[in-house]
Amino acid sequence: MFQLDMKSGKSIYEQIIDNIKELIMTDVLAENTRLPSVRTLSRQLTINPNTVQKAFKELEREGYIFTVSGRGTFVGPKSSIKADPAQVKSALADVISAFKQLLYLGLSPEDARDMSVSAIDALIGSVGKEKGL
Amino acid sequence: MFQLDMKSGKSIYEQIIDNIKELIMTDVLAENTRLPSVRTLSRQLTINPNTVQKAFKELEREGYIFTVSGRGTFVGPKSSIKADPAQVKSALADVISAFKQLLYLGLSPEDARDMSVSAIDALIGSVGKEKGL
Amino acid sequence: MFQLDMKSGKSIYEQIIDNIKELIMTDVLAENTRLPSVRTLSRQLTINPNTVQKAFKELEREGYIFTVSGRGTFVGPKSSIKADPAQVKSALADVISAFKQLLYLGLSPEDARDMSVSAIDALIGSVGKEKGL
Amino acid sequence: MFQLDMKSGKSIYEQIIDNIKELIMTDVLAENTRLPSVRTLSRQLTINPNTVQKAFKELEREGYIFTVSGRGTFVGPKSSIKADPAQVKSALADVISAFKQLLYLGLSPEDARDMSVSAIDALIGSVGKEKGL
DNA sequence: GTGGTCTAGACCACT
DNA sequence: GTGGTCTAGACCACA
Repeated sequence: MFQLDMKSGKSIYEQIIDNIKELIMTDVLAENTRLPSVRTLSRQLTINPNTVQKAFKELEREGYIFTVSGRGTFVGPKSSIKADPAQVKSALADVISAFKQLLYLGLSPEDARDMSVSAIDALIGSVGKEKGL
Repeated sequence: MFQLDMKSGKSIYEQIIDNIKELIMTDVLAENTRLPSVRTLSRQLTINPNTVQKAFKELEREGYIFTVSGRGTFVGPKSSIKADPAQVKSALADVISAFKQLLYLGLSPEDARDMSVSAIDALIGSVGKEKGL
Repeated sequence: MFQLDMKSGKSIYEQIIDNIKELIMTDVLAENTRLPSVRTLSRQLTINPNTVQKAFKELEREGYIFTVSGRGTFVGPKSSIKADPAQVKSALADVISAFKQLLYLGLSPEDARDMSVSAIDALIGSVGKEKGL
Repeated sequence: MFQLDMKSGKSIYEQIIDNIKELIMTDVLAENTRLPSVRTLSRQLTINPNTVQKAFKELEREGYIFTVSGRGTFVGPKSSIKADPAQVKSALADVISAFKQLLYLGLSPEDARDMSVSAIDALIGSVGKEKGL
């Protein structure tokens, strides 16, 4: 399904959430698709089941997936995703905060801007392609 | 000198680092300016001296400031800032990672892009103005 | 694992750094070996965990080890060691500075040179033997 | 007389001691030469007189200089320098310790040895020349 | 006064 | 259990 990067600094828990969000938002995992069980996924990633469980709980809370007791966990409708304005604000603040780091490293504002916009556009382009498949 | 935001998620020492980097990069703190002492700053921010110490050490490692034992801590020449290519790469990855969060919240790629670029341009504009004064 | 020398003049955390570097460079600690936890090592050496933490952080910054939060600290690949030319220059300056101290004590330059080279060769010989085993 | 390097990491106090020892051992300051007064030297170096005083006390304790009350401070006979075997041992240990740092940075033992011996020989050569003048 | 190091003990997120 | 951060208070060398 995906791979973890143990040395990335990000916690495993966040990596699972981000990876699954990405798979859902790019329609690789379509609505109502059944996700691997907590046990199966934890075995695949050779991590503790508790860690997977915690990530699934968070995804459910945010409306990305839903659970049917005894049947499994499924991808929810995109409409149910809770796009809290506060979360949008916070994510945008993170973009700016990361951008500032580029400036602090001594890059000119123009270089930093070009670099960032190019990277964003490359990302959007590739997502577009994936969706087209 | 600046204020801390206790609920920002960022750790205190990271906030100190970012704030001082910003003051240096915008020339509010000029080369050879003496920074407040570890004790003074910790009193102003009502935090523990060790926390300030940690931030100062990291800033010194990255070349923003230098220390003269028994005399104080001073703003270094901008040329000594260590702009490790790995750090640039990492900061750019953080921009992209934060941008992806916007997409995960359900925003269209176009909206997310516009929102981010606008915020970046607003930031660059304001920094430009500050330097111009 | 190793012993500390409380009267050596070197600070405790520097001794930890040097000892672990030595164990890694002589392959006593192989890549991916798990180091003792911060708490375990601090108990063994009867020092404060913060002091071990500080040493580990510095070793991580220099690329000798890497950390997986919640799992432990591990020996990194030797290729990731950051051999900053500035550090080489600084270490060489330290050799010369220590050598000058020998001259200041009244030794003839020839005696000081012989003494130093002999000690270096003895060191290289013993390291070679260890690696050969 | 000499210059201080505020950013060198070495304390001012040690720099004064090492500089004066060097001037004495290379016969730039001959026996019975009068040293600048504490006040004069502290003004020249723009540092606190206490710092110079402390350095002079240490030099006197090690037998490099002697004080005549009301007249000033003078270079002593080289024969009075206290070349404590313990100090020789300690200085040699510092040479080895600094040499090890070269190894820890990933240099081959041979490269590190060559580099160090060359630097030592260069130093001896230049000292020899100075003495010849 | 300054920064540098260390201890003792706490709380947190994550595995 | 693990590492990461923080507080409170101490002692040191140096200026």
